[in-house]
Amino acid sequence: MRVLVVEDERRMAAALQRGLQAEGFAVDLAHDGEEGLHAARQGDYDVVVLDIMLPRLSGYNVCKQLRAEENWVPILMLSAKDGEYDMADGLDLGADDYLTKPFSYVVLVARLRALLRRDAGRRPAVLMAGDLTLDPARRKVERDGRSVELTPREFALLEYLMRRRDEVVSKSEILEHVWDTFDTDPNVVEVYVGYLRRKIDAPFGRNALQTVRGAGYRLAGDGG
Amino acid sequence: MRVLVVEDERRMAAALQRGLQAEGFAVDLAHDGEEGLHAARQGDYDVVVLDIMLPRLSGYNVCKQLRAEENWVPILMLSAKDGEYDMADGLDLGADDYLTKPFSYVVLVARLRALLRRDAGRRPAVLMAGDLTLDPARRKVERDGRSVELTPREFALLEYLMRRRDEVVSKSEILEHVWDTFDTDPNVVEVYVGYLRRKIDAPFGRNALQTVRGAGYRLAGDGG
DNA sequence: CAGTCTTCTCAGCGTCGTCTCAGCGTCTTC
DNA sequence: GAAGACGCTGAGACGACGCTGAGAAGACTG
Repeated sequence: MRVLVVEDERRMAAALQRGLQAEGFAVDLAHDGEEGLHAARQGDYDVVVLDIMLPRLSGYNVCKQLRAEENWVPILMLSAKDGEYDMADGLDLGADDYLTKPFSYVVLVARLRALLRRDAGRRPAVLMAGDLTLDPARRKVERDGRSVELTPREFALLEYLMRRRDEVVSKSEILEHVWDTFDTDPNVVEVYVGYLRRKIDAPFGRNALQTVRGAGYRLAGDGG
Repeated sequence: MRVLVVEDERRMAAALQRGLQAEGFAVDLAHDGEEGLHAARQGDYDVVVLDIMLPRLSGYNVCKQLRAEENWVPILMLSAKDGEYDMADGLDLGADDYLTKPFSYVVLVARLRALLRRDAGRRPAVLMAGDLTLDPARRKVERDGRSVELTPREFALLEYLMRRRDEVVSKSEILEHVWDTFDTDPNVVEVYVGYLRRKIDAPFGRNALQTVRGAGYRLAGDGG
């Protein structure tokens, strides 16, 4: 297992390197943001440990940049600050986990192993179907690079359909997962499918949200 | 997105429910370990939030039990204690993430979304008979790589025949399984077999759907 | 407290799917 | 070879299904 540690404090970096090597990891070091970004792009690491406070380029920006480049290597962020918004920001930027200093090796190693177990990374943060993308963390939907505004219910419906893309999903399944009821008039689903189509299909001349008469709806994986 | 929250402290549970519902999740509550285990087995939740300290059956054991039953629903564990060993133990038992109280909604929601990001990755097998394929989940039928459009009844009939391919299936069996009745005029089966043949056999010059006079029908495993 | 946004219900309408029926061909039996 | 059983098919009636616009009720905002 190859780990990249991006950390500017020499003593901290060296300690991490020693500790992780003792656990059987192969460890590379980078000492500022740009170096870290470069290394992460090159080497295929199984996981990256990324400090937030870095010279030249902050950990935030390294993470953001990597994700923008469709690089889904698992990232564990480290922060000196204990503010919760740091964490939330970090996770929203596409980090997979977050740890505040001071932390113990036991915890760090447990988290690293958990990240590695999760399926060796490469699980895109965003859901995609052709040129249609949905980012659950940021609550953003884009088509053709253009942002699309959705209400909460519309978003939840689209998210559910995209998670099961290419599958035919019945109205009762949709009611159960998106509305949390099962004895509601299924017409509400039809209405919301209509709303979605007017926002994500019609303006683009596409047909991603397909009706399968008598069975339900299917979100075409190729975007229709 | 359906969430099961297993938490015994009433006020905490109610607060979580309100908070998560505000984020658009559908929330069910369980108030002790056994109830939680039961609920997790029944309902198909997208993620489970599991307190460790629970009456009757600890969160540890609920998690352990579920994993032993090959139930891989994503689990986020909550603990009042801040001990590092709790976390390592929890992750080793098969939990997917871990949070210590007190925590903020922002963090909890971010973690939940991170968990949901991973693919649920389930895929029931496609049924095959020669070059004829039927995918129950996607509700797609293909022959020779060309897609074939079927109505719900036609689809159900073909699916039933393909599940029993090479067997001779009587009309009364078909009525019972596809129409869910047994005192209907069997002619309707003949009519629908005719419809199917026009869609999956005739255009391809094949003969997969064979009549066994006096006995029923057989779907040839080699596609006819 | 007015204005906006969101959710949901309802009724109308066009379309599609289902099923019945009657006629006809074919196979089996005597 | 005649008669009846069996299976296939086209036509058409009927109902179910899905879509939509209008609008009411509630939540949120300034």
